[in-house]
Amino acid sequence: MNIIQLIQNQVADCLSKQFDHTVAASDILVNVTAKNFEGDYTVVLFPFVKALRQSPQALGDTIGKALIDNDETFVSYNIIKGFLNLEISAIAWRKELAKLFQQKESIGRIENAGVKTLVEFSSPNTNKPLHLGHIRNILLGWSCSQILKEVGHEVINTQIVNDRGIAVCKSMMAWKKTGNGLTPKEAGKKGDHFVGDYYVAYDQLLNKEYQTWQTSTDAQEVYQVHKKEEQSKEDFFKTYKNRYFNSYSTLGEETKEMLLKWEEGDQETKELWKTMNGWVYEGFEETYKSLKVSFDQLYYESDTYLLGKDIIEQQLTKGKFYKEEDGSIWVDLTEQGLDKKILLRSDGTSVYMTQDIGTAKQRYDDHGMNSMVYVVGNEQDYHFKALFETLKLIEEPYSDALFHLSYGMVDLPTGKMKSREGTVVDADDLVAEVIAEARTSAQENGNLEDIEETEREDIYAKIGLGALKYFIIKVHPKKRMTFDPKQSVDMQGQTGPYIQNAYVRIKSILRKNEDALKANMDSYESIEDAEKTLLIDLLQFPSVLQEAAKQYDPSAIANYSFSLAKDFHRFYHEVRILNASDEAKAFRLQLIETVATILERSMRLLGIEMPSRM
RNA sequence: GGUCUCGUAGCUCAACUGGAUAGAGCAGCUGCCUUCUAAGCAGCAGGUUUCAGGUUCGAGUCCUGACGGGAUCACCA
Repeated sequence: MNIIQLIQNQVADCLSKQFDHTVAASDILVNVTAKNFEGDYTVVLFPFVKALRQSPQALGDTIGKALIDNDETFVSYNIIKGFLNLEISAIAWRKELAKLFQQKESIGRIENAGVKTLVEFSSPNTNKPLHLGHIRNILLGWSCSQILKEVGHEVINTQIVNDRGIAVCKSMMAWKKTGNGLTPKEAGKKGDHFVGDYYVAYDQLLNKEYQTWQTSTDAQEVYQVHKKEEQSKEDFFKTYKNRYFNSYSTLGEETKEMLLKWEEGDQETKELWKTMNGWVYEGFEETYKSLKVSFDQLYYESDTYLLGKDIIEQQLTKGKFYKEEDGSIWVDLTEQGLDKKILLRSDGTSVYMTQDIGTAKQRYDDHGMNSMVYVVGNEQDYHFKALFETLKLIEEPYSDALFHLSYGMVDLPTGKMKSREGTVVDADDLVAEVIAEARTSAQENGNLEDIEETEREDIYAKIGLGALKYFIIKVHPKKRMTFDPKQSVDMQGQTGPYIQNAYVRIKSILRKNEDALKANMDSYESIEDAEKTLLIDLLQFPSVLQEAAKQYDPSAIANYSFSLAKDFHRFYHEVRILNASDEAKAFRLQLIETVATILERSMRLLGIEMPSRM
């Protein structure tokens, strides 16, 4: 039982005994006392004032006295407006610290919640390298997965790899036409970038062809027929490109043929596809490695895009879905406040929805999970609403525990990232950049000169990645965020390195004092505010973790770690440790070691590693 | 236009299920390194929480309506 629960119980008990008023302990609001007020914890009295027809003062007095009489945890109280502020005794603080110190690694952790959760994230297309948007996705997914593990879920990290379709064929086509059999190795390029280059090359080929076509009589005719009034040629052809690709382009024609061939299982096409996707996967793997994330099982669209049809046919006969005259199959979600959604085209081929239903089922057959989290951008909010309702409708066993971790787009200070305008921030470049920045910074500080090269590089990476990851993960997922490259490599203030630095400072002290941890602190009476603040922070960790897990919100952990680090830095300046009295020293060493552990654990939940020095 | 979502300091972000005088960081200005790592600390300045109503002991938070940004409304994914 933690202090807050203790207070809740005592207050409930008192209300029941003194006023014959029954309240669930958990309904009693207990806060950390606001700054500028005397006390450590605060009971909010307003909710009971009316019901008991007592003045806040009288009510507070009754409760305050009862608490002090009953329990040595409380030493004094004061009442301001409807707030009962309680002061906690030194004995109680020491007990709390002893407990915290003893638990350290397991504070707030749940061993086995008996829940198996599958977390899907990253899920890239295989025609270009990962970019900043993927980084936000990956960090959210990874962190979410770590948090769920921490509260006792068995977690499986997965993706749905979008490895087929017209976009993938575009890269293949361009390579076929212009690649001359070149491989990434020969080109000295990372495989995903190599393939991405051909995706870009394809667009250039298409543009050239399009330009030429625009001068043809065909094109003139199209312009005359389809232009909107007063629309200039230039303007018209800008918007017509997609239709050109579908109806006139020979390159487009060829590419679509390739897609058909792929679907028919044409040997040569499949070979090329396998080879090029292989290059991409090698590249992705490297990026994931540099970001320190990993997956347990991948699902490939090429394997799953045909799944789901059977389920849909089956549910059709059960009457859950319905068939239009043209043969297409739909689900009616109007009762759920949504729309009608198509599940199978009239020609019997599948759509996105078909595949997702099939993949979900496949995953259930593979893993028997009871819940799933999809980390996907908020442009797909509607799709996931529809998917979840559909899965509920057909009574899939996991369907009441589905969550779309929907996150906002990442903007640059200059506006949206646009691949056409080349403003997309590449993931690998970004990682390299933040590490370089950390290196420069560290060299200026000159703290690591006595360490050997490989370890030093390891530390630079931890710091650089710490800065980048923290910058992104601190923002609440659902909020659209601005990514300023300058701010992302900042190492001062509310940043990853600031938190790492708190940890490093603690480690540095502990290295000099390991044996003193066992000393006795029982006679330590004069607990300082800075110490209390840290204890209060530490005691909050379990509820922060719970909340983060419940809301699928890593930013809650990020903000908590910062405030813990901040309170530590202040403590560090205000309080001496090495040359304190024996009992104070013992108390403080246990305190900071616990702080270090919680900092390390919190950051680990965000996918950020702690350096031992910096 | 319908639906969803966001709007907090010059900038980037906080604020637990509604709780006290809305907090941090960056940028700007002032101080603090013979003392446990200055990637740090302390201080100054910066706000009508987009606006208007409502609910109540109490609203940045909930409701209604404006205004502004974004997303989405395909037999695309």
